[in-house]
Amino acid sequence: MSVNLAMQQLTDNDVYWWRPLDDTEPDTREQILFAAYKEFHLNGFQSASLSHILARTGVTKGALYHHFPNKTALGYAVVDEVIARRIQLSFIEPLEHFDDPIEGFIELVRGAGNTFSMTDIQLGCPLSVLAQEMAPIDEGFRIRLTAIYEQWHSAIAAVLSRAQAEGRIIESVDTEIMAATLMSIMEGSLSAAKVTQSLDTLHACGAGLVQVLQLIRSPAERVNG
Amino acid sequence: MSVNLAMQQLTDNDVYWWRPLDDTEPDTREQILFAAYKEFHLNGFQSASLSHILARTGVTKGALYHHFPNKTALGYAVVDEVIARRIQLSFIEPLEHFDDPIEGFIELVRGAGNTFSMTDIQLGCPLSVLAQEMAPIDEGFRIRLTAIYEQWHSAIAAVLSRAQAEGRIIESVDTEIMAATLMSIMEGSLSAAKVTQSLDTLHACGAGLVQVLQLIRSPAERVNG
DNA sequence: TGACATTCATACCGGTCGGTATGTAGACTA
DNA sequence: TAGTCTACATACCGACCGGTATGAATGTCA
Repeated sequence: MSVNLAMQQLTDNDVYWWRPLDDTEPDTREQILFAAYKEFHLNGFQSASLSHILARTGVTKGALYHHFPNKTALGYAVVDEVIARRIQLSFIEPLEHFDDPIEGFIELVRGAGNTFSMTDIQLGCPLSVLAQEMAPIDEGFRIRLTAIYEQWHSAIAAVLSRAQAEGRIIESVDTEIMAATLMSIMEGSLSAAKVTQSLDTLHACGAGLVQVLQLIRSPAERVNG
Repeated sequence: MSVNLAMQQLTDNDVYWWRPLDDTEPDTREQILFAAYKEFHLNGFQSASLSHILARTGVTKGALYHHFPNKTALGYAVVDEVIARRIQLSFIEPLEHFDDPIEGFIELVRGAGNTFSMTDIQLGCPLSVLAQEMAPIDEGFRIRLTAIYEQWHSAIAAVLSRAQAEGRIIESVDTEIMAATLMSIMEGSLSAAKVTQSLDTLHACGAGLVQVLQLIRSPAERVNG
């Protein structure tokens, strides 16, 4: 396979999803975990190669199998300890600090449009990559990934409900359903941009998301379009 | 890997995406093509095994390599001759027969909610499966899959533009962007349902799509909510 | 009837995979 | 100091992968 991406010799700071969350010195186990996370993100779980992970870290196979019983367990650990944590920190917790959820969402979308590089778009969301590949074929992955999605969904629904109670969102909107729809748009937008490999696609999809948000706004709130 | 899906011994009629489009007798090449299509859909391209394809069809390796120079060429042929054709027939052409595009879309969404089985949801859209996996790492796949997406997008945009010209959709909607948004919702909905493996998720997402469609409708048209 | 191309069938190859068995250096403990 | 446990390192294994070399039918046409 002519691997476009892996040829680029990416560093962690080139990729939004790979930026370190803290600057503590990682021990061997965490080195393996993070390298595996990147390998799974690049190649998916099944096509990921343990040899690549070892080569990238300089860690040996003995060390890997000392810390993880097999490849699947390594995959589970990546979901539990890397992906879940990053989603929580970067996408769920910020929701709770919104004053006006609509404005907050719009800011978040605009922010994503600016921070994502071409490489980020090519790679796509690591949660989505693993979910689409592994959910249908491995129950252990599925329950873990579903749990993350549901946390995210209920956080968005809660924010929307609060906004609706404050009269910022029109009454006819079902907040549970709208939360699912907003997530679908975000996921679908990233997927579309990944295929076309264009920032324009992402911006267009972002504009569409903003438009939907404007549409569910209460008329009294629609001061600035 | 504990493969939930492949254990079920699926027949072509169990899966929406695998239903034969015509009842002509397939020659060897078409047998290989269709078996490969199903294998790629189940396992993705990279994890797909030529041996599985051969075992499923009873065709031998000599036959396969007589008709296709290598695995990648087989993948391209599946996209060009199977996937593109099915998307065209099942999702693009019906758009043009809509009298009222909004009503048509709602019908289409409701129809999808009814025709898809659990197995269909677990498998996900074959176009999406290949696109998400292969677009970032193989240019040949990317241009083919992008072409399909763009045909689909422009078909939806055309329908929306027509509807807007007829006064059925509010003026503030940008039809190109809204077409991308509708596709994102559909793609995102199928992805979400694939992860959670629940028909409820799909129905909720479908309801959200209907809600968005109602929102972009001209006030004069909103007779039945 | 003979020459040639098409359409497969069979056997085999090197490479990579996930996984395992065994050894060892250093820290800790009795 | 001897024993024990942790944290690796090295070497090796069988299975499976995509791909190839070769040959055997079968049809086509001069």
